[in-house]
Amino acid sequence: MNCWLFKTEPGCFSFDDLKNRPDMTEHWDGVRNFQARNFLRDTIRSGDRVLFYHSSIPEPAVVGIAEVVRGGYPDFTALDPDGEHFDPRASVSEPIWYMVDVRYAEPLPRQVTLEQIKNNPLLADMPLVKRSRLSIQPVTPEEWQIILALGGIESR
DNA sequence: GCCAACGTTGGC
DNA sequence: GCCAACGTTGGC
Repeated sequence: MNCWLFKTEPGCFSFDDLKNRPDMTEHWDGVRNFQARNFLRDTIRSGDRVLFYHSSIPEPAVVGIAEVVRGGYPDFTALDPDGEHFDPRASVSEPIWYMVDVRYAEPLPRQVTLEQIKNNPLLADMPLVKRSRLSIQPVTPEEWQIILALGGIESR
């Protein structure tokens, strides 16, 4: 079981939006970055756990936990010429882009802000701190425990 | 809204 | 394969 951090702008799709989905489940589609694509395609599997991060807001923060319920498979939104994620280079046989499905798990009793994460030396190696633009990031078990503890969840 | 960081594209 | 131009992300 691996741990990840997924970023989203809450104005576009928020943790509450995920909670309000049928089955609390949604496709994580539209990722158009090769490094993030490689994680989606090759590494992220059903059962993996996800820190749900809200970006591009006054106080960016991890707000909750989600679970991967389907591992990487072709992102069909790249094939829809009317969709905003269309990529003319993609095809059924060469999908290029991949997505996973995630399900709402639980909110953090206290959100963990980017400021808190930056101020914690034990979290200094997180891509969130070093390469903030990557939208799908691996999280180590140690980082996972620390962030959950900061968020008010003791151990799991 | 600004701008730094950085990923992508395309000419050569 | 280099690198300049360009576009996007995301913190501030």
